[in-house]
Amino acid sequence: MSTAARPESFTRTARRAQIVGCAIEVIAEVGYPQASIRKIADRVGIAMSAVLYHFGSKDNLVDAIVEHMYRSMLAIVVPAVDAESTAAGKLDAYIRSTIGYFRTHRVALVALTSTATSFQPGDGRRVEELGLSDELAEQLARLDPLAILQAGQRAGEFGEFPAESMAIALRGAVNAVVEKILRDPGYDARGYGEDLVEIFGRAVGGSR
Amino acid sequence: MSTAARPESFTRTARRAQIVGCAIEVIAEVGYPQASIRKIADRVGIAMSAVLYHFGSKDNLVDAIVEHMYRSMLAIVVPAVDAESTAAGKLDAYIRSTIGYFRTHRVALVALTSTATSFQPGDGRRVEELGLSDELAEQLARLDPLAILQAGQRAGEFGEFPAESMAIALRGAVNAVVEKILRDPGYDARGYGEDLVEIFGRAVGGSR
Amino acid sequence: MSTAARPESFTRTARRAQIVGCAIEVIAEVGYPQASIRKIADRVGIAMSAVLYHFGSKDNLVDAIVEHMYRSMLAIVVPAVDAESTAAGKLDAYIRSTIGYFRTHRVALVALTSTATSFQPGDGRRVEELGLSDELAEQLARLDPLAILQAGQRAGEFGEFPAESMAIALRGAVNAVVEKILRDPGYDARGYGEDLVEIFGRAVGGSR
Amino acid sequence: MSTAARPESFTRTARRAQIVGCAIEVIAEVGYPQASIRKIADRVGIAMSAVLYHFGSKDNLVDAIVEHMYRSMLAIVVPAVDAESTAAGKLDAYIRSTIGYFRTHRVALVALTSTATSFQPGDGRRVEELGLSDELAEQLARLDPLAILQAGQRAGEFGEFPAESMAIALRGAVNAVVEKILRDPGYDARGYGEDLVEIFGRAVGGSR
DNA sequence: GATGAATGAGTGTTCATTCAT
DNA sequence: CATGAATGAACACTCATTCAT
Repeated sequence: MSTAARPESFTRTARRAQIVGCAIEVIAEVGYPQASIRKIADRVGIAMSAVLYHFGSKDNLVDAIVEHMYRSMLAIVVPAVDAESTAAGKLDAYIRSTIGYFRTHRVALVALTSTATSFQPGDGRRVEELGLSDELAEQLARLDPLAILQAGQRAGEFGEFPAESMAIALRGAVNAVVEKILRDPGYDARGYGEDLVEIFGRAVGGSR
Repeated sequence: MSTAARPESFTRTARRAQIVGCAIEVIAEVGYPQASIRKIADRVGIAMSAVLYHFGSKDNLVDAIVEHMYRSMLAIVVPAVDAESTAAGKLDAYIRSTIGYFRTHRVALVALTSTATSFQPGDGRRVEELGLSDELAEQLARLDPLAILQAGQRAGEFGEFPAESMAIALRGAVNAVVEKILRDPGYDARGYGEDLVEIFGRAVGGSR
Repeated sequence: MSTAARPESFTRTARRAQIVGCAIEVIAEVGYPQASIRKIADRVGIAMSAVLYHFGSKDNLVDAIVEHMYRSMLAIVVPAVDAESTAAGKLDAYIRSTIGYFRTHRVALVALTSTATSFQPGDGRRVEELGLSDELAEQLARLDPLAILQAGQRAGEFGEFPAESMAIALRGAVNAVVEKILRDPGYDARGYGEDLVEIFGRAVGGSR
Repeated sequence: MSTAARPESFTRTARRAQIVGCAIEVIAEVGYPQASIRKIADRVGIAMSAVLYHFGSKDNLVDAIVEHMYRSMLAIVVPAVDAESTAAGKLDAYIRSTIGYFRTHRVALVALTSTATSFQPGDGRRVEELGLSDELAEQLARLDPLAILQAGQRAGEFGEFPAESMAIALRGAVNAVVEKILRDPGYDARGYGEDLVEIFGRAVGGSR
């Protein structure tokens, strides 16, 4: 009677996932401000009030969406970085896996971008704090390349450079591909990734 | 006859500029989706319908806003780049003046960011094409560092590297400071600019 | 057969009483219009649909609430009046016991007031007719002081006065304390009751 | 061009008055909770959004309604009371004019009753404080018979009695006629008023 | 005996736009 | 040159009710 996973939970979870998925699609297509609950419900094929039944409010739905997108990104990048043992390996893995995620998740990307810059929550919270449980926030910190750069410098693997600025530049350079991908779906993002590996591999100097 | 060539009286021009200025402020404060014509008109101190009298529609107002912001950026970056004669000088000038513009135009920056990602025009046009006369588009092309990089390579000033990828990475690294500035108004953007000059100066290799 | 005469199991009756009690609390706290079935169910700790399972509709629930409150009032006032043998005694008992009920049932009072003036049943019935079985209506008639006044006049206990108007005035004066109690929980309602006994004792004139 | 009464003001004021009037009718008919802005607008014959254009929110509309009703009551009762010079005269005038107002303003009465007990404003304000400018609140204080009773006692016109309780009882007795009127439109409220004049005339004792 | 899922009607409110003046 | 009035469409959200389980 009280097994860990109650059967009711499945229906609930599936519907929520379905709604989140459709919401991401709709946001990607028409932009967050135009992505009304009604349009999202229409895409799922249920009544608008059913969406609110499951999430209570649009803010909560956005929470779920943001969490979903962060988790899907984490699921790709973190294992890739962890699989490497050297700082240089981790750096390359960070660049390749992040851009890989961007390549394979165009829709989610558009949605996240639009949501992040348009969303204004009812309470005073920032977008970055939405739907971020402590556990999730902790994992997200691992996506910051600054840690990798500093570890590489401490280990003597990398040369000398302003680590913080380098991290910001790196993130900017990596994220810049999003805009390119969105504008030109045929863009060779993988090639850009390899170029970045080369460029930043040299910039951090180091072993060789 | 009277529509095509309007006398462009002084009052008219002044009012339009005043409205655009207030609109930028309002968008920066509450975000584009919440920036209604009424709020903008309230800030100017005129009736809501007066705004539409001057611009015809909200889309046209957005056109004017985007154009205004691009022009103000051009007015700073283009002369700075043109003042230099070498490719290396132009590259440094591009980085420093762009980041300089970001530092001194926080409000416009917030507004542009919010507008760009939230705005969905009535017709099918993209945001990037809004309010861009041919003459303006031509000038904007000069903001792309790709031209500088290629010129430097042709002149033998720079070494060998994938110019297109380098340009994208550079733009991404430069633009990354916006996010930083917006989140932390006290951030040392100028220092970051100098770091970028160093990092990318090395990356393009060359003269040294 | 099974609808008309339900077994009225203990569980059933207890649950209904529990729901009515919670509904009264919720109505008193947030007002009838804001007292949704969901909020009532939340307070009981059961599902919203369980409330409807027990009462069929919100109108029926209101029926039960009104009946409950009338019965609790009858249980106090009727015995007190019946315990007196003279008209003067009954009059005093009516005043004192009614105000006594008001003093000790503030929450029920707020709820009844809010419900009575806000509720608009689906069918055309008036609020006063809700949940009033014939048997209950008959008993409620005994709460009208008019009968006491007329009996007193017939018995020569009271002097001459327009009995109907005096009854209305008396009910109004007694009920007026509700407003006072609700606004100022510390109000000395008992003292007001004694003053009323004095005032109306004189007004009906009579024996002395 | 700048005469005291601008012509625009007239249209505005007339529309607002029209809306308030219709709102009172609708509230009286279906009760405050069911009196939606849409129903009110339908009765006026304008779009729902036009109501909000004039009042901004439902709360503001309620403000205007309550103020309107209080003012119409003041306009009748205050002059009547002021016209008398003795406390006894003022007391009689208070009773007669208040009941007179009730007789001639049945609809407004139902509306006020329903609104007062159902309305829960967005902010924390009480119903009694809605739409009450200081000036209005000051005038409303003059509707409390307590002042008349106390003045009469000080002047030696009235005998001895608990003035506060007598005032509450008097208000209750006067207000009780509302319920009677609403239930039975043919009820002789004027006769009830005369009875009250007699009953309370004796109760305050005094001169004769 | 009770529940979770879902619904459709209805709520107050915001908005860009039109139009007579 | 500018305004106030008005509108209709859209929005997020609440609610009592239904129904299969």
